Formats: sequence, structure tokens, C-alpha cells
Amino acid sequence: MAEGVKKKRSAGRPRRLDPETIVATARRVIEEEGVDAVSMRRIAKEVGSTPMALYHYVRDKDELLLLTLAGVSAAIPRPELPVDPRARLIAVSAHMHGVLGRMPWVLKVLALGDLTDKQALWMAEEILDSAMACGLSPAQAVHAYRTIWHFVYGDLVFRAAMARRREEPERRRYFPAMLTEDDRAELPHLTALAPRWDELQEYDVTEQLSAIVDGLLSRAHGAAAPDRAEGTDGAEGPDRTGGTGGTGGTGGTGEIDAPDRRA
Amino acid sequence: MAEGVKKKRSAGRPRRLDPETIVATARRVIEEEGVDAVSMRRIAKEVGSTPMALYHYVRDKDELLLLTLAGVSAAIPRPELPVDPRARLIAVSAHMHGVLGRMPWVLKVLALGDLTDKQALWMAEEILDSAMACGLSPAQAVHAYRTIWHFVYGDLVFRAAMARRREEPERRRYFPAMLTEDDRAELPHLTALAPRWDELQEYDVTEQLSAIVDGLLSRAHGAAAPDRAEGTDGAEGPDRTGGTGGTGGTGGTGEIDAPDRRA
DNA sequence: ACCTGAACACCGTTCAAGT
DNA sequence: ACCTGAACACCGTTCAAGT
Repeated sequence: MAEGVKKKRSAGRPRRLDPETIVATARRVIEEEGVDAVSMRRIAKEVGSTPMALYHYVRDKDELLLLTLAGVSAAIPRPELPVDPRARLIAVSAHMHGVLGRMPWVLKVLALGDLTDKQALWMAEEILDSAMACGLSPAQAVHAYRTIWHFVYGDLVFRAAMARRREEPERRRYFPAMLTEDDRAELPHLTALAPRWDELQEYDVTEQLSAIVDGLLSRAHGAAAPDRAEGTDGAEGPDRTGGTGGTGGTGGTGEIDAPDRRA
Repeated sequence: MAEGVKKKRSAGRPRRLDPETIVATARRVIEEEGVDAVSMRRIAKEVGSTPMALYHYVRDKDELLLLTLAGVSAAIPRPELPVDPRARLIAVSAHMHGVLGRMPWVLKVLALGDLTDKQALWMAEEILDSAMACGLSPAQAVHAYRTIWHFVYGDLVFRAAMARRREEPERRRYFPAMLTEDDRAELPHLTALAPRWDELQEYDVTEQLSAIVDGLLSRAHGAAAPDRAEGTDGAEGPDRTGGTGGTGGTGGTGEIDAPDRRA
């Protein structure tokens, strides 16, 4: 609204449109009216241009949506995390859930791909780091990361669906309501729990996350890769094979069987 | 295509349209061309009618989509399940994952609500039953059900996204690819694992499910609600209160406090 | 290089009529 | 009760021009 000053144009080039304004406008529209309110035509009108002009800056609508993601997490303060790796794992996961819960539109866009915002990657890094500090192998840590992320994502989707349904005037006959006495024989638990379903359903995400984490960590030294419990050596140190990747092996497998970046 | 015979019309009423054909047509279109191919206009054309005629049978497009769900699971054979409750819990969850993985369109529609197909409820029932047989309280069992479902859902969404991305001609710069050497200091694990990310990412769902289940079950007699450890009474056998639900108590713990309006 | 206008092939849904 | 037609207010994207 009250911006007034337009971006300084570098001397003689009067480029009337620029990618930043386009993306910023799209983000504003999304935040104000939801993802579905975004259309090429709408954004074009909003920036005082024509739909086709946008196609000089983005390949298609999906790309525009993906671009709105970049930078959103920069605004979010990075929380203090516990040092204990298990607690840290849970805390980061809960943080991820909390942040996304407050910006539900991000979910819809994320389904188009995966993490696309560099500013958000510290969460994945932190999860990998604490998982490995708890004794998981790199592969197990990646799996743990995905399992946690999938749960968080699924939880948020259905949380949103539930909220939507709550404010729907005439509720459709969804799950618990569709059960009748006749179903008691086939579905005894469901029928019995149906009246209290909505309230029973509510849980504390952190509790569930902590259960999931426990399950994932229980695989630590088990089965395949025992990799000596160096868990607690959690020293940072960005050294990682020294220089600019001169070591042919990309330092990669250094990660696989010895995340040993000591200080 | 080659159907020829139209549904028998009950004598004199020449209702040209009926809900069953509408829904069946929608389902066919979805299966052949995906959810996005469904439009009121398209379905109308397909059944030889006009868009507005459909509105006499469904409230709106969402309702039509939801209706296509009903009955899909009837076609899927119910698998044999292990008797051991923990194994059963995992098996049902994996079955759910497998079935939905083969009908990805169902996912999109499910996000509109929750389970809507009565024929699919046996899975929820089975999860509740085995969770409680493992010692979880009814509330914990419901939470376990949701946690599992959220994970399964999230996993499938990103599995689909990955598949889509794989067959995209020019891959966009998604997560692992966007990392450079400069990020190594901030994101050491991620940078190190990036080259192998796609392969590391792949996991066996059943393994992850089994870890999750372990975590959830570890809460059995723990912390807050000890509710007399009736856990191991898991009298398996499919008998479940014997006959047609005549025993008011529905077996179990009487499910909370016995909502027992018996037959 | 950057932008416009017209056009193509669509949408969901409302409203006023028809039988 | 069941169905139609026209209309409203939209879509994403292609194509051929303009400057």
C-alpha cells in the first residue's frame, strides 16, 4: 500500500517490470487470500502489466509459486536448541511443525517439490546432525529426516483439513458420523470411539514426535551399521577435508562411514 | 466405449441421468487421466448431458470427487494379517501404504476430508485393535492411528512428487542440487551427502513404519495413563466378542466407559 | 530484450426458463 | 422433478506483433 518509492532503476534502462516485484506481489496475494487467489492474470494486474509479461521472468505458474517460497524462512528467528541430541532432534522437528503451521500456504507449494528455500536447510542439517550424534548412520539419519518430515507434513495437511471442516456450515458426513449401530459388529472399536472421535483425535505433536524419534533412534547400533558410538563428540568445525573439494572423492563417503569433522 | 446396454430404467420414469453413472464416469476419467481432468463440463459431456444437470445429483465438484472414493476399496482384497498384534499393526499400515501407492489420485481427494469410504474402515479398526492389544489406551491408539496415517500420507505425497520430478525433462534446481561448496561451512552434512542424496533418500517404508510403531508402543504402560495393564489380553482370533456384536461391552476395555446401547 | 493484444481452449457456478 | 441455455467471471498459455 503506502510504499511510494519505487526501486531505483540503474540509469537508462527503464525495465518496467522486475522479478522481485512479481514474486513479492505473488507472496502478498498468497498471504492475504491464499494460494488459490494467485493467477498469472491477477498478479499481472496487480503489478500493472499484462499476463504475458510475466512469462519473461518465470517459466510458468508453478515456478512463480516456488519462487515465493524463497526467503520466507529468513524472517523466522532461529530458535535456541537443546544440546542433548535427542532433545534437539525433537525440538527442531517441533519447530518445523510450528513454523509451517503458521504459514499453511507453504504446504501447498511444498507439495510441488521439496525444500526449496536455502534459509530453511539448517533444519535438515540440524536433524541430520543430531540423528547422527545419537548414533544413526548417515543413511539412517537421512531416512529419519524424511520420516519426520513426512509425518509433520501429513499432520499439517489434516490439521488444515480439520480446521476447514470445522468452519463449514453444513458438515458433510465424514468418517465418524457415518457409522451406525449396524457397524458395531464389524467395527467395534471405531463405533465405540466414534462419539468421542473429534476430541480423542487431538494430540500433542511433540509427544508423537518424541515417540517417533524414539522408534527411529532405537535402530541406532542395531542391524547393519554399528559405526562406533562417537555420538557425543558433537564438535562443529567446518574443516571437512580441508580445501575446495580438491580431494577427488568429494569427501562424500567420509560422511558415510565416519562423520568425523573434529574441531 | 463398448458398453451398449444401458442401465435398466424402472418402468415409466425415463430419468436420463442417475448418480451412479455420473460418479462412475468421474472415476473412470480420474483413473485414465488424473484428478485434474475431471470437470463438471467434461463429465457432463461424457454422460451426454449438460453441466448443470449434474448439480441435481451433487452439491458441487468437491462432493462429486468425494463420491468417487466410495467403493474403491471394495475391489481390493483384504490381506491375511499376522496374529501378533505388533506385526499386525505394521502389516495393516504397510498395506494401507501399498494400496494408496497404487491409486495416487485417491490421495488428492482424501486431502479434502478424511476416510470417507466405509469399505476402508476395517484398516482403522484393525490398527486400533492391534494397538490396544499391545497395551495402548484407546486415546493412545487413536493417536497412534493418526500418527501412522499422517506418515503414510506424507510419504506418498513426496513419493509422487519425486516420481513427477524424475520424468520432468529439465529438472529444476531443487534441494540437493542447489548446494555449493560455499555452503559446506554452514551445512556440512547436507553438503557432504548431497551427491548421494537421491539414493540415500530411498528407504523401505515397512522399516520406517516398524520404527514408528516401536516408538508409539513404547508409550504403552508408561507415563500418564497407566489404565490397568490389560495389554496382553489380546485374545487374538478373529472372534472379537464372538457373534454379531451381541455383547454390549465390545470386548476390549469396554471402550472408555461402555456406550452400550446394545441391540 | 521486453512487452502487448488477441485468441484458444478451457473453468465452476448462478439464474431464468423450459417440460 | 428434472433438465437446458445463456451468461458471469474467471483460468494458463501460445502466437504474432510491436517498440
